[in-house]
Amino acid sequence: MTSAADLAGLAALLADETRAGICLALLDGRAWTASELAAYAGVAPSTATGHLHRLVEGGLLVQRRQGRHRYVQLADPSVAQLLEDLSARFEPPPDRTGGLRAATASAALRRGRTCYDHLAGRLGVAVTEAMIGRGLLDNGGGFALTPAGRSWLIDLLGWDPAWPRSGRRPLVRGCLDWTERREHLGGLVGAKLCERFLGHGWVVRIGSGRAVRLTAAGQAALRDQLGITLDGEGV
Amino acid sequence: MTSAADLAGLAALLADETRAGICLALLDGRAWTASELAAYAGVAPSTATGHLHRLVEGGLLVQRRQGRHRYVQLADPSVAQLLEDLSARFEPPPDRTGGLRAATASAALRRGRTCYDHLAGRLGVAVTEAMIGRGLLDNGGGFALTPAGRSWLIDLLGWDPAWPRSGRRPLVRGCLDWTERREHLGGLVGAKLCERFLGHGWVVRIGSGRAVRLTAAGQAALRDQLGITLDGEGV
DNA sequence: ACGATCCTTCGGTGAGCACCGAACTGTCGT
DNA sequence: ACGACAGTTCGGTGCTCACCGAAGGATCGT
Repeated sequence: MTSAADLAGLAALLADETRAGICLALLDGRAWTASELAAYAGVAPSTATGHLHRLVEGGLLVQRRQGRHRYVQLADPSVAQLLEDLSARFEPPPDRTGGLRAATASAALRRGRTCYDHLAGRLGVAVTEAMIGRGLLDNGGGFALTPAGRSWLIDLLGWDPAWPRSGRRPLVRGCLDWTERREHLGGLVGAKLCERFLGHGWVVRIGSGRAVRLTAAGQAALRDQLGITLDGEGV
Repeated sequence: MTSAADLAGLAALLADETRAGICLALLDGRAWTASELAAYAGVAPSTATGHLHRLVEGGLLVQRRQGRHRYVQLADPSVAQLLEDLSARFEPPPDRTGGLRAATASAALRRGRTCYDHLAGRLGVAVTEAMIGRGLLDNGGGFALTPAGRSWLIDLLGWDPAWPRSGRRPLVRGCLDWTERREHLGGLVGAKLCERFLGHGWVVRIGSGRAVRLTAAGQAALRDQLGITLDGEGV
C-alpha cells in the first residue's frame, strides 16, 4: 500500500521547473557536473547544489565524486522510463489506431533514436559495438580512441578528433542505453557521427520526436564502413 | 520536445499530499463526490474544491455534475497507469531476472490484482460476469443485487448484505477495469468477496504488490460456485 | 606555495500556496 | 415555501521553499 505522502514526495521532486529541467537534461544518459547543470538551468551554483541534493536523496539521481567535480546521473533506467512516461502526456496525441500506433512508436524508439546529440537504441549500440576493435577501445566503463580509430574517423568524417577543441567535452564517452541495457557511444565523436549520419541521409528522423530510421543508403554505408547489416525498417 | 515547465506542472498536481491521496483513492476507478473526497482526505470542503479544480484543469480528472453533486473520476486509464507507475517505485524491488521479471509482473497484473479492496483484472472481470445472471443485475452503468444474489452471498460468505451497515458505502458498484476495459464488481460486496477469496487461500498475493494469483483451491471454488474455469497460472 | 576552479554551507528575502471559516448559490426533500 | 445539504467563492493566515550572494572548504594546475 503506497501512501499519499510517498507519492507526493516523489512528485514534489519534479514539481519544480528547475529540477524538472535538470532531469530532462539528464535524460540523455550522460553524467553532468553540478555547474554544467546550474548553467543549463540558469540558476546559481548554490541553488543547483540544493536541487541535486534533493534529487539524489529522493533516489532519482546518483552521484559520483571525482576530484573537485560532482557528477550526477539518472539513478536507473527506470527513472528514465518514468520521465519519458510523464513527458509522453505532452507529445502530440499518438492518435490514429491508438494502441497499435503507440506500440509501433515505442518499437521505433527501441530500434533507433537520438540521445541528446548522438545515436542510441539498437542502431546506436550496433554502431558502437562494430567500432570496438575497429578503433574504439572498451576498457570497462569507459571508451578510448586508438590511432586506427582516429584515421577511420578522418576518412569517414573529414574531421580529426585530435584537433584542438574548444569545450572540455570528452571525445568519447559511454552512455547507458536503457532500452538495450548496453553502452553506446556518446561524447564529441558520438555527436559528430550522428551529425554525419543525418547529414548524409543515412538515417532520417521519424516525425518530430527522437526516433530515427535507417535508410537504404545508411544500410549500405554501415555494411561498407563497419561490416554490419541492419534492416531499416518499420513504419 | 517537452518543456520542463510542462513536466513540472504535471508533477505539481501530485506534489501535494492531499491531492495525491485523492488520486490514489480514485485509483479504484469509482467516481467520488467532492465531499466524500474531502472527508477521505481530511480537509474542509472548500479546500477540496480547489484541489479538484486544479486536477480537472490539469487533465488528470474529469467531472460530471449530477444535481447538487459533483462526481470526479480519473480522466483516463492512462492516468491510472501513470499513478501505478509512480507508486511502483515504492513497492519492494521486483528484482531478480530483471527485464523478464518486469514483463511477467505486468502480465500478472493483467491477470489478477486487487483494485482498492476488491478484485480486478481478468480474474475480477470473470468473477463479475459469472455473477451476472446468478444474482447480480447489470442495468447498464450500475449493478444491483437480486434476492437470489443475496442468498448466494450468505451461503458463500456467511454474511448478509442486508444487514444494517454503518458507512454509506454502496453494496455493489461497477468499477472500470483499465486493463480489461470492462466493469468489475466493487462496493462492499466486492470487498467482502475479495476478503473471502484471500482468507480461503483461493487467491494469494504475488509479492507485496497488488497482483494476485488464483490457486488450485481457487480454481475449484470458482468452478463449483460460479461454473467458470480459469487457469491460475503463471509466474 | 599560489591562484583558479568546483562545490558547499549559511543567512535572508520574497513568492506561492494549502488551509480554514464565513458567506453565498444552487438543488433536493417535504 | 421551507429548511437541509452539496458545492462554491472569498479574504486572511502561516508555512514552505526557490533563489541569491557571500564566505568557506576542497582540489587542481603551475
